[in-house]
Amino acid sequence: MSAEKSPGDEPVAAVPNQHAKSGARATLKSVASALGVSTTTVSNAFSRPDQLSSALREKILRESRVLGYYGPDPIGRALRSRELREVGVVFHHDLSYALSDQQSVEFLRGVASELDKHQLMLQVIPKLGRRMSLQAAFRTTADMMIVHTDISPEFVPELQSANKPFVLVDVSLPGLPCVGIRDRDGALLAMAHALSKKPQKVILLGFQMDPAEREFLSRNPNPPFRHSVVADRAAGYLAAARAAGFSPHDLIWVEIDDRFPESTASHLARIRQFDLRRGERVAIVGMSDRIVLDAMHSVRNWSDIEIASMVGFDDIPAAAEAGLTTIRQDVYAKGRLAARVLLDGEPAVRLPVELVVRDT
Amino acid sequence: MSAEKSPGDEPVAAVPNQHAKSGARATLKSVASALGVSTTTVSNAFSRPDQLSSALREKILRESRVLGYYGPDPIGRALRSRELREVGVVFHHDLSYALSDQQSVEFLRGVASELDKHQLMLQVIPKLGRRMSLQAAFRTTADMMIVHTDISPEFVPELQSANKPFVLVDVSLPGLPCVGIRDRDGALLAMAHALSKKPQKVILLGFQMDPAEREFLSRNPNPPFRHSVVADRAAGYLAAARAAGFSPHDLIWVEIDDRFPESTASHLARIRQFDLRRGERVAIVGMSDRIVLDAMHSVRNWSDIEIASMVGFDDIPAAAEAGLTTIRQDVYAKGRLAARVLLDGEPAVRLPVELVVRDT
DNA sequence: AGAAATATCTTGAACGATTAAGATCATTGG
DNA sequence: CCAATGATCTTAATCGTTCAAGATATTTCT
Repeated sequence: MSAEKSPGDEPVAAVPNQHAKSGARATLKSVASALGVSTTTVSNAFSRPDQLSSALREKILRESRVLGYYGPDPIGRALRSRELREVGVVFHHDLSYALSDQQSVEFLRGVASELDKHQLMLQVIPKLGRRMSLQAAFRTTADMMIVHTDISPEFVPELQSANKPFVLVDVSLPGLPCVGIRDRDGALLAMAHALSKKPQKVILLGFQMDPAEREFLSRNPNPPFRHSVVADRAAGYLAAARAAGFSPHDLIWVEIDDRFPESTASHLARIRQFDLRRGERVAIVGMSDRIVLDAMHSVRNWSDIEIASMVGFDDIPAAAEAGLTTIRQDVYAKGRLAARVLLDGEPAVRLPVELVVRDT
Repeated sequence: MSAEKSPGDEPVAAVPNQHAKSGARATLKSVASALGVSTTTVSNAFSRPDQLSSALREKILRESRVLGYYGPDPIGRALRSRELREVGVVFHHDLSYALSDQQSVEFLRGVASELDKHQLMLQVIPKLGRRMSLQAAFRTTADMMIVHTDISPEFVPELQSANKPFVLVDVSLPGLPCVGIRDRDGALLAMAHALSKKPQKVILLGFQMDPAEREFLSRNPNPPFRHSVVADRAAGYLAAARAAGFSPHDLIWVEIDDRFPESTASHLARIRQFDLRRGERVAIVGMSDRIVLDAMHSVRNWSDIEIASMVGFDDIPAAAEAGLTTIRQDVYAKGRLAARVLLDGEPAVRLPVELVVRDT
């Protein structure tokens, strides 16, 4: 790259990040006293034009410009009127993840499309610190909140204390508005599809679950909806297996800690060694595409085992590329709905899902 | 989709978006008076633990929880201390665009990666209304601003009146910090590559420019840097043509109004009819990938004209898919840099670009 | 013309916090 | 033992607005 130089080039690069002419900031009060009117009148000139004569209003607006006042400070205004015209989205991860992961960007797109209609701003709130996901997150200026993160019941009072409308995403707590998808339906479809390939065994790759919950599910043929992603998907898988008359004994259930996704490979290796017989037909069903794609990679060289089917969940872009059969959820629609629940008072519901049959 | 029902299902969906127990909100003051201490002490209990005995602090924290107070209100706090720990990004488009366009998401990713290091929140500010891009945009709570939008000099005082650090992106104004890319270098490389294919004519697809600016460029062989994307790219194209001894007469310069991208096709049709002779070798060079991709589509059936080369600018994903030769800029790095200028006081510079030779 | 309504502007109290300066009391150094 | 220091807590001002209620002059109604 040629290192061209020109007089115009250097100065710009060199200028440090400086503030304005650092005299006292212009405020409503300074404008008011400069003109000899009350602050209320100046405030009205900006925010309620019908409250004063247009002659005075013009004069105030003109003088404001001269003094470097460009309208009421949003923070001062918000303190009084409790409105900032922005909606916050609390994420379980950091900002980098929220903007890198295709699913969360898709979700944000959905939210954004609705915010545009109301001319609102978007605030993206990462998980700050280690445990204080919500603790700090709710100390925020947003008028309304979309909570796209795990939240346990003990945080609900805190959520409510902020005294602003909110909606939960993908997790529900009794009595609180929550948008999500029909996880149980999806899991049911996934398992049904896998079983239609007549496997002898099914490896079920799930996420960690409360042991009590698991116990509960195993005893109840048709449990009430839990509305936790993991529990509802688990219930769906079991229901499908039961409906197909598939022996629970041939269902190999693994709980993967999603903090250590690399453990998928070792789990599978163990299963292959102890739970499978050579030449057996097995299906792999998982609670996320990622986990099944990992598995896909692991079993690539299982020459002595026949993979009857593999079914993921969510339909992330990588699933399509890999030809993975999966359950598609419309994350964009989910984002839209979350916003509409807040903005238009639409009821919080769970969106339908769809089986997408591909190569696996 | 089977319409499963269960007792747990309906209530959740039906719950309207309700606020907390709508009693008076707990504040510093209410906690203070409940305990018979001063508000300062309660404030210190939350924000400056070393200012009071740990016994009292514990007591305050405990009582706060009981009363439903979970820490100082961010707006009240911000009014006094002028700090909210969030960075705003002002976009030229609406939120949908900002989160749909791959380049702007890439930019946001870059910004996000830096914000994470400082545990800051991100505020995305769309262009609100028709003309008031900045007018309203700066009435925002963010502590710092990244201005990723066109801004004419008359808005600078307003920008500065907000009294918060800011950095401009892709547009520079004298004396203000601005990050961008070396547009002139890029244009130079682009045109040089096109000319290396020995075209007889070159169609230059540019964006609209100030006529005075254009006049100025045509007279000055090596003009000072303008640091406007359009002007600098224009200068680069011209410089390369001059260096290669390419006749200005054979350079067909079109200015496309980017509000009407469909006009590209009609422009090209006109050029084909009036400016080109059959059998002629022409190159197409454009100020954006989008515009050249549009052109690519238009000239697909120009059987009597030989397209020697086509070169775009920016390297959007679609360019790679179409095999378009282009100038690559690292938008992620640009986002990172913009954030670092604000957060780490790094100097605002223009990033290097790179020629990516593909099929065209 | 007198009363009522309207238009225009002001007063003063919030909103929820932080912060500098002061008060009180116990501790420490010389 | 007295002054100086430190720890702990309080007072009162302040940040920049909005808003309900009041004051004054002007217009409209009957």
